[in-house]
Amino acid sequence: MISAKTIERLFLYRRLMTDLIKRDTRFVFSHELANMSQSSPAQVRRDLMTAGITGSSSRGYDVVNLKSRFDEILHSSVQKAALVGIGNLGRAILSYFPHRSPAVEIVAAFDSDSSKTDRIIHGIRTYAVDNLDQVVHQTDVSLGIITTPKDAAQTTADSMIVAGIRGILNFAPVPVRVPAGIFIESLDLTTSLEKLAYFSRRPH
Amino acid sequence: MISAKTIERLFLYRRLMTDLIKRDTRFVFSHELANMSQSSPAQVRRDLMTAGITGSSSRGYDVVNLKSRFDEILHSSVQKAALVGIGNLGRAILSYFPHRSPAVEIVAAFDSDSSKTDRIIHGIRTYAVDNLDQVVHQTDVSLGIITTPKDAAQTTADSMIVAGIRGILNFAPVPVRVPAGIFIESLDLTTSLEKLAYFSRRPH
DNA sequence: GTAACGCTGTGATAAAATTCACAACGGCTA
DNA sequence: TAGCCGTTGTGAATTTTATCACAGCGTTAC
Ligand SMILES: NC(=O)c1ccc[n+]([C@@H]2O[C@H](COP(=O)([O-])OP(=O)(O)OC[C@H]3O[C@@H](n4cnc5c(N)ncnc54)[C@H](O)[C@@H]3O)[C@@H](O)[C@H]2O)c1
Ligand SMILES: NC(=O)c1ccc[n+]([C@@H]2O[C@H](COP(=O)([O-])OP(=O)(O)OC[C@H]3O[C@@H](n4cnc5c(N)ncnc54)[C@H](O)[C@@H]3O)[C@@H](O)[C@H]2O)c1
Repeated sequence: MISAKTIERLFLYRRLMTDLIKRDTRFVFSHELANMSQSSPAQVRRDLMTAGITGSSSRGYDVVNLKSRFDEILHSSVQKAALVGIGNLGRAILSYFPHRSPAVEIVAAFDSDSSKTDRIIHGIRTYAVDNLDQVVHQTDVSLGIITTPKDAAQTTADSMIVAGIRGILNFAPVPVRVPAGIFIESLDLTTSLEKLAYFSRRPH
Repeated sequence: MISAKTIERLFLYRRLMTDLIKRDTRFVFSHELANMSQSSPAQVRRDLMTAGITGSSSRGYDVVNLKSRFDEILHSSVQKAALVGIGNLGRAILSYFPHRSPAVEIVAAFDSDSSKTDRIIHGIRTYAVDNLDQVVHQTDVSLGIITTPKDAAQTTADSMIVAGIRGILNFAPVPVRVPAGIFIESLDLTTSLEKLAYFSRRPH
C-alpha cells in the first residue's frame, strides 16, 4: 500500500512528465526531478522505488516509462464528481476542472438557491439539491465536492453519503464527519492563509 | 519551536473557540475538542500542552483562556496580503476573505489584463501588475497570493520577492522556487481532487 | 471519610516520513 | 585493460508525528 504522501507526489511527477514529454526530454535524473518538485533526490528515488520504477545509473529514468507507470498506478479510469454549492468558489471550480484531470470529471452541480439551478454553467448541468440522490444514482457519481457555507457542510456530506458517494472534498472551513469507508479530504484555505501569515513572520 | 502541523491545528482550535464563545460554552474537554476537529483526545492534549495551556481534570479547558492563549501564540496583529491574478479563483478569494481572518487582510489585487485593473472588487483595489513593487512597498504588504495561470506563477513569485514579500500562497499547479527565508505554501486543488479519486476507489 | 469516576498531563512507545550513506553499476577516458 | 565519475537502489538511521497508558487529582456518591 502506497502512502498518501507518496501518492500526492506521484500525481505531481506525472504532471511534470507530461511537460517533459512535450519538450522532448527523454531522461531525467532524480536530482532534476527533485528540483522540479521542490523535493530531495533521495525522496524522489524512494518514491519511484515504491512505485516499482527502475532507472539507469548513467541516464537516469526514462520519462515515457515513468509517465506510463504513473498512469497505471494513479489513473485507472475517470470517476464522476458532483459539486454542491454554486457560489463564488463553486463556480471557479466549475470553470476550471473540465478537461483538467484524467482522473476526475465533474458531471453535475447542485444548489439550494433556485436561481442557480436548472441551467448549464461551464458545460455542467445544475440541479436543485433535492435531486442529489436521484442524479447521483442515475449517473453513477462517486465523488462529491462541498462548496456550501460551513453550516450546510455536514448535512450536505450526509446527503452525499446516503446517495452513495464514496469520497468527499470539503472546502468549508469545518471538519466534516463521515463513517468509515468514506474518504474525506478537507481543504481549508483559511488555515493555509493563516499558516502563511504565521510562518512568514519569522525566519524559519 | 511549535511544529507546522500543530500550528495548523491551533488555528483550527481558535476558530472553534470563537464559535463556542458565541454559544456561551465555558469549558471543553479534550475529547469534545477532538470530536470538533476530527482529531484524537491525546492529540488535542498534546497540542495544548505544547501551547503551554493547562486545564482542569474536572471541567476541562477554559474556552476564553484557550482563545486568548491561541491569539497570543498565533499573533494577533494583521498582516497585509496582495493577490495576483484576478481570474475565477482570484475573484472567489477576493469575495471571501475580507473580515474572515484575524491574521490576514487582502489589501490589493493585480492583473496583467487592463480590463480588470484600476477598479474596486469586493472592496479591494485592483492595479496593473507593473505597480506591484510600488504598491507593496507603499502599503507594507508582506504576503502574496498567486492565482495566475501556471506559466506566470514563477515570474509572479519572483516579482513579489523583489517587492519585499516574505511569504507566498501559490494556487498554480506548479512548484514555485523561492530563496531561503521566504515561506512558500502551495495549494494544489488538482492534486487534492486526484488524491480523492485515488483513495475513494478502494476501501482504505 | 473513603471509594469510585473521569479527566488531565506527560513519559514512553510506536508509527510514519524522510534522509543518510554506500555498495554496485554503467559508461567514459586513456 | 584499469581507473574514475556520477548515479541508482536500498538498508539503516534519523527525524517527525501520533498514540498509548497511567499516575495523580478534583468531584461526586454514599
Ligand atoms: N470563496 C473562497 O475563496 C473561499 C475560501 C475559503 C473557504 N471557502 C469556503 O467555501 C465555501 C463556499 O464559499 P463561497 O465563497 O463560494 O460561498 P458563497 O456564499 O458564494 O456560495 C455558497 C453557495 O452554497 C449554496 N448553498 C447554501 N446552502 C446550501 C445547501 N444546504 N445546499 C446546497 N447549496 C447551498 C448557496 O446558495 C451558494 O450558492 C464556504 O464554506 C467557504 O467558507 C471559500
Ligand atoms: N479556478 C479553479 O478552481 C482552480 C482550480 C485549481 C487550480 N487553479 C489554478 O489557479 C490559477 C488561476 O485559475 P483561474 O481559474 O482563476 O484562471 P483564470 O484564467 O480565470 O485567471 C487567471 C488570471 O491571471 C491573469 N494573469 C495572467 N498572466 C498574468 C501575469 N503574468 N500577471 C498577472 N496576472 C496575470 C489573467 O489575466 C487572469 O485574470 C491557475 O494557475 C489554475 O491552474 C484554479
